[in-house]
Amino acid sequence: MPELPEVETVKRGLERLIVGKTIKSVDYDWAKSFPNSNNDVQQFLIDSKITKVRRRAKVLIIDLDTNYSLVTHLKMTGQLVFRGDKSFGSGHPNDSLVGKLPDKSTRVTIDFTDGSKLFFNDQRKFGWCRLLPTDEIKNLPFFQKVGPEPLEKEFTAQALLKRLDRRKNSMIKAVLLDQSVLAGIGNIYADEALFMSGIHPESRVANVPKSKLINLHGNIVDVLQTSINSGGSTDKNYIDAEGRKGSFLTFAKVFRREGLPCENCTNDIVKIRVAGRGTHICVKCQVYNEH
DNA sequence: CACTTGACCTGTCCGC
DNA sequence: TGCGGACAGGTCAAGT
Repeated sequence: MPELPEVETVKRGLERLIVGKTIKSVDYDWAKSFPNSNNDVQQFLIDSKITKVRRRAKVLIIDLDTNYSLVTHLKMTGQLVFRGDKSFGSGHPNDSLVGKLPDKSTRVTIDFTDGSKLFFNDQRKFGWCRLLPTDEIKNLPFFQKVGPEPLEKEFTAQALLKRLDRRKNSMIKAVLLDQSVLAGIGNIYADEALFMSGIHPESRVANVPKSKLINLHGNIVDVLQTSINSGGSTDKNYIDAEGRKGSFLTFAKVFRREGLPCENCTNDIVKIRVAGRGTHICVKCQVYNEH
């Protein structure tokens, strides 16, 4: 579920909602979701104060004043939902996908000293949340290899071309999904950016004209920014820190639009399978580049 | 090494 | 209605 725009939306919400709060207790029911020792939890989490919320790629980092951090990945179905003491237990915002919390999918509950709570829910249990020394985060294998942030200014068209060059024999969609090439793109925004650029997802990188790759760079930045502006994409599970859905999919041109007419040419959007993932394309507008 | 495929889980939807 | 199978937005490990 959550790709860069969704995690960024959650991050901005939590930044407003939990920075400065003190953790009173934590409750977790599934070892894989929160694989820390009780000793570490007691020593570095309980009674700690939240100093900062950050995002890198699709990973959300909550820094504590103990020089430890809660590092979380929402994977496919994870949610981080905040409830103030007034809303807790008494329902939810009008457009929320979740009701009373904790619910069946709640894996971790954090109680703050002011009575508010943060819930980590994850239906499919792929996600995780772990307590780590803040300065060790950068040593995690994922952070060692992860590529540039597409919304930072060092992500130029030249930078993208250079990173794509290492993977010139792969299908372009597989490369966009590879977090070591570029951080934060997932299935939704790969499909959208390739459609916007007129590139067939099965094209090998080496066969796509340079001019199209330069367009692709701009379209990646545009689609991610547009999605952040609409609070991300809610397909099935995604909600932000206050339980709200995102509205980007109302602007999507191909994702989940199979059988509907392409807005450019009126041909039906079709769904195929690329790199093991459901992939949405317009076969007329997206050229399969082969020299 | 570059690249692709299967595994991790639960829930839902679709066809018989 | 019931049941089996395919599929779902991400990442690793293990395979070719």
